Amino acid sequence: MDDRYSPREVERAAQDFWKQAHSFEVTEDPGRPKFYCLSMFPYPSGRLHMGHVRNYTLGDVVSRWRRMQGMNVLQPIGFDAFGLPAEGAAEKNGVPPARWTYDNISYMRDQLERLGLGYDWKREIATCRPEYYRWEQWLFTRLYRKGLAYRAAAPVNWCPTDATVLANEQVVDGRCWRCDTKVERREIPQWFLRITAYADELLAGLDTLPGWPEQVATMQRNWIGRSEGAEIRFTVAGYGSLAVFTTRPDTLMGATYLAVAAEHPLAVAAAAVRPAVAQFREECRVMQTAEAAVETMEKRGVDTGFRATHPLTGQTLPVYAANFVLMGYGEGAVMAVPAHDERDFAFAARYGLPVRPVVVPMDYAGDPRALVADGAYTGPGCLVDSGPFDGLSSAQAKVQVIAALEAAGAGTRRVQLRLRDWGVARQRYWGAPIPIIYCERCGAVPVPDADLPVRLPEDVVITKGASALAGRPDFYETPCPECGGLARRETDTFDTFMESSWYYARYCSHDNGQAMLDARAAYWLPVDQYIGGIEHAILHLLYARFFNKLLRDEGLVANDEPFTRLLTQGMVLKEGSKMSKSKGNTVDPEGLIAEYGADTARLFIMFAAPPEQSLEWSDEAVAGAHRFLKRLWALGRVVAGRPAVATAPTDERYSNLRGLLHGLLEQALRDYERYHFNTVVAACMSMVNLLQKLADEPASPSGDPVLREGFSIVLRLLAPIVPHITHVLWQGVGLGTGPIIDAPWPVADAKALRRDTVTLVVQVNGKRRAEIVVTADADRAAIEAQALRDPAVAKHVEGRPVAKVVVVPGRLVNIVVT
RNA sequence: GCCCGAAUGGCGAAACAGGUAGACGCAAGGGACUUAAAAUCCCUCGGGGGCAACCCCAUGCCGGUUCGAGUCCGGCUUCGGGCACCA
Repeated sequence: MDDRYSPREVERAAQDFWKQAHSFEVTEDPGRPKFYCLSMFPYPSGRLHMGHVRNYTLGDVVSRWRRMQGMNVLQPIGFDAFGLPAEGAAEKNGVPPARWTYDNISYMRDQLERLGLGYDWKREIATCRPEYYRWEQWLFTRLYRKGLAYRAAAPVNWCPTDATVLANEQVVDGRCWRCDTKVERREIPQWFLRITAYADELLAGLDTLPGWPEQVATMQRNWIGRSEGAEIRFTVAGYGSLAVFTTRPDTLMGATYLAVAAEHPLAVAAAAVRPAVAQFREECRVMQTAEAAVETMEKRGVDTGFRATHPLTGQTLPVYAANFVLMGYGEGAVMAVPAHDERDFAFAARYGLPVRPVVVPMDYAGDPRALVADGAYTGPGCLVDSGPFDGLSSAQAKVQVIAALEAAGAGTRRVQLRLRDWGVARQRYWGAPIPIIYCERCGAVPVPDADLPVRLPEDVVITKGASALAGRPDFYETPCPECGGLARRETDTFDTFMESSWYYARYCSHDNGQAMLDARAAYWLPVDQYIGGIEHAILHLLYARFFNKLLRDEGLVANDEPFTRLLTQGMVLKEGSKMSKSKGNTVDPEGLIAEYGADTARLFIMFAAPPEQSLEWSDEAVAGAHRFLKRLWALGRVVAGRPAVATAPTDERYSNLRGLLHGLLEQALRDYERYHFNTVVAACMSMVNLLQKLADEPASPSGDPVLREGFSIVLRLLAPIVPHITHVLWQGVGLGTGPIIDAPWPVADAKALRRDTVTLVVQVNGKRRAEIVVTADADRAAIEAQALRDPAVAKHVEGRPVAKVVVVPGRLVNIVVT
């Protein structure tokens, strides 16, 4: 052991040891409890950022901790290698996306290794490799045959100048980011996966995941948005039947107009005879697909001239075409009840349409008109001005209105989802090819297993945003697998969420060239702990849960849910905002490791905040973390110089000190269980502070065993967090026969924790007035008496009558006086 | 616009299950060591009053529940995440 702590040498020594011993390569071992710890794999953007460092340190800490507890731990890593930035980089630099991606992967792999992360590198996955995506293609052909994959028209953002589809990210203020042209909405045929068929199961499954943060489950529930309501059919003169869906059939009597989407057949029919409607439809083409854009835009509409008949009153209602009604939701048509819906209210105010209140709060006695004078009343209540439904509650009215509609043959009860089927096709080059061949005679034919994978040509030069595949006859010209005639391959590629939806399973069977998954997956799955950013709370995590069910129904996995426990980490901020190149507030992990070493980076990141919270970067605090490691090293040198005697402390001072150490140990063990790693580090710092005082004293047969035991505990508690320095100190001090990664996890000694007396806080009317020391076995009466006897307490009680005394054992006494 | 979170000293935070608010660290100030600096070590450190013992105020804002609220409930404000083609 050197005098000075040299992170460079320490980290090289530890990493060499793990590599030579193949410490993190694992196989299935039915004799030990397994633990599969997974961090969300990175997109290979070029370099790691602090968010990655945080994510992967968290995963590594959990993995190493479970390993020291004796579990068979799998911790794999890979790269989510398909995606838009590769095409952007290619366009800019003229480098093929494949080359750019593979270069980035090798650079980032090296960075991950230098962080000391205990990965089983044998299992590394890059999703852009045909060995990986062939199984995605294979599964897709099966889903197609089952009817779970289908083709339908769906809107995309279209730039008329570049003649390409734009991602939402590429639309800035409604214009193309490249050429500033106003983006249009265009319907094109797309591939979909029928996730809505699994909606009920995805919803129910959330209740089986106690290891997930409640907020994530709530977000997913709201995203699926299962709601019960009614489908109502209105008769429209000169058009036919117009169906709408509503969650508020109780407000049917308050409907004053109907609204349809601009793309609705009724609006198309109206446009043929009414120039104003044609004009409006034309204006609606200039619209984005992003929900946030649609929801915040100005709500506009136009009278189609059609008139609908109210199914229960026979009243005539105008039918508008409106930009806030979307063809993709429900029926593409709504009944508007301005009195009880904010959006309908605003629209009615703008176009001078009547507002008819029909629901008032239960105990409301005033004029219903006054209730909705300034805005809609959206709560439930009691029906008024609703003919036969007057006096019913909203809940009762929903049932009775539906019954009335059914009797009239004009409607029915229905469940509606907010969730839409998953559009998995992208009009892009750098993605997994969709394994479908279009034949004029045979239609859409899935590529036979023997012809898989459909390889993506990697030798392309990207010029503009358009998919390079559509311009490659050598790719798309192919014989039809059914009839042998000339056919054309699908040139769209898969959404990259496809690859990230099943990678967790493939790590288990990474080298199987004959099957997607095998028996090894049954051993490791489900993932015991999944860790990643909160920004993935809905899309990625919902798609992965869906895919797991698809895999299960294909007989490939046995579990219903892929991730038993989920940890959503907060973002890494600097000066209060997210680190980003555009803000120029990034901190490169590389420089940090060069200056202080990986252990300092890991320690700072674990200490600065609990995992779920955002983490504020601080260069000064990083230096502080480094100082702690230097102190730990110096302490280790003292311990190494003391004789390794194993006698129990006889002196009371030393047994008290040992009690304090075991108290901190108990706290640290509890905080590991809670994943409060910041307070684990705090407890370790306190232990080091105590041990340093002992180390400052001369060697003694009574103090040295406490010093040695305490240091051994601190090293093991810190080993998952700062694995390099603890590895070298463990060996240097000679604390065990094997490496620290295989050392037994420490346990608190109950004997050391036992106390003869306890300190209680005494409050008078909830204000802290004194502290008393009582024997550990003192009863309530004795505690009460002693508290009242205390002079500071007596002063505040002052002969006033004691109304009540609250005694919380081991904590406090509260004397309530009047 | 809709859904989900968060807010505690100069700063990052702690407070297990409603029970001493500010552990642990950073910064700052003072001191020791040194020819000097760096490094290291020691002391002070939420605000106000008091010589002191001690007292008052304080967990974004307004209310409520409770013997007792940073923690639970209702209403706001500000900031952040997501909104289906960024990953």
